[in-house]
Amino acid sequence: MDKNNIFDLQDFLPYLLNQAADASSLDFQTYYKDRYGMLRTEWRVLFHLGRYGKMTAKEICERARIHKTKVSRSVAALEKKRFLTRSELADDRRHEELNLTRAGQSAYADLSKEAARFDTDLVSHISQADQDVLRRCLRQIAGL
Amino acid sequence: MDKNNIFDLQDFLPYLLNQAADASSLDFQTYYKDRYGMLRTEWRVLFHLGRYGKMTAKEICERARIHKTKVSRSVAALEKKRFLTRSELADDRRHEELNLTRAGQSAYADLSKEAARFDTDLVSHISQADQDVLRRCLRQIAGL
DNA sequence: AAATATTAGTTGTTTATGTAACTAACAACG
DNA sequence: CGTTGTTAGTTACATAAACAACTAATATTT
Repeated sequence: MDKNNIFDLQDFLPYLLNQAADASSLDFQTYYKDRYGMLRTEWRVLFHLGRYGKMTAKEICERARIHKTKVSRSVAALEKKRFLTRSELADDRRHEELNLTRAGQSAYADLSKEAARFDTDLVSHISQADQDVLRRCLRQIAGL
Repeated sequence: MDKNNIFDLQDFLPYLLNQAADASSLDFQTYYKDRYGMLRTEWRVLFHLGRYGKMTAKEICERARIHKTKVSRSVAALEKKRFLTRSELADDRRHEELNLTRAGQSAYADLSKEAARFDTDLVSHISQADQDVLRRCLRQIAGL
């Protein structure tokens, strides 16, 4: 917002954030889509299971802040790709524990390696100090 | 990415950016949706016309980096709401100049005021220095 | 000028998302 | 117990987005 009180779109944080999010996601999105036929939510679910170990759909919803219908569909898709298996818990048959298969683990390993590479590229023109500020601000705004 | 080379999702910039973008857009989205029945692209198109004056759909596509089909449908929706009018240019009848109506200008004025308010709230817990770094980094990543 | 290529914008079709309604399993309360 | 409430997850329907194919106008080529 400049001195004359004219608000500029490029100063509007949600706009900037969305543009940056879109731009930063593009290449990686292409990677997991072309290579594994995965959608964004599927990649996130896979990531959570690979990184944090077996868990239920509910836990993924909470940790990743994804709506349960999206998780449900992603789990179904990942199961169809044979990247994970489900097993009902004996003590409460409403829950089902999700586990990555060998293939799922291998996809996770590949994708997280790629993700790290993309991440490095993204910030390669930004000083370490600025990166720290950036991530801190983003976490604050995201409420993480 | 920690010392053991285990990549964490919360360090992945595209993830952080998307989470922050979603979180930051939510309230404002509700505002223009409830108040004017507008979608995100419609708000952006309206904003461009209000802020930068009359232009063609093509110019909006380029400035806002929105695909022409989305712009086309948004323009149609805004026209239906009587927020803008179109007029073919005499020298090239493929172009049509888009102009906000009185009602469109008034919606723009209200929305940009609200946007400024939301923006202020968003960064209220972030120091001015950090805000500067944040916006600069975001522009860099967005390629703006 | 006729044929071809570009450009601005629209429409149609497929795919993904959001919301609400649903099922099945369990919990709590009378 | 049995009614009511809650929870995990799925399904159905409505809405929005992505992509390709299209129309109409102009530019370019021969």
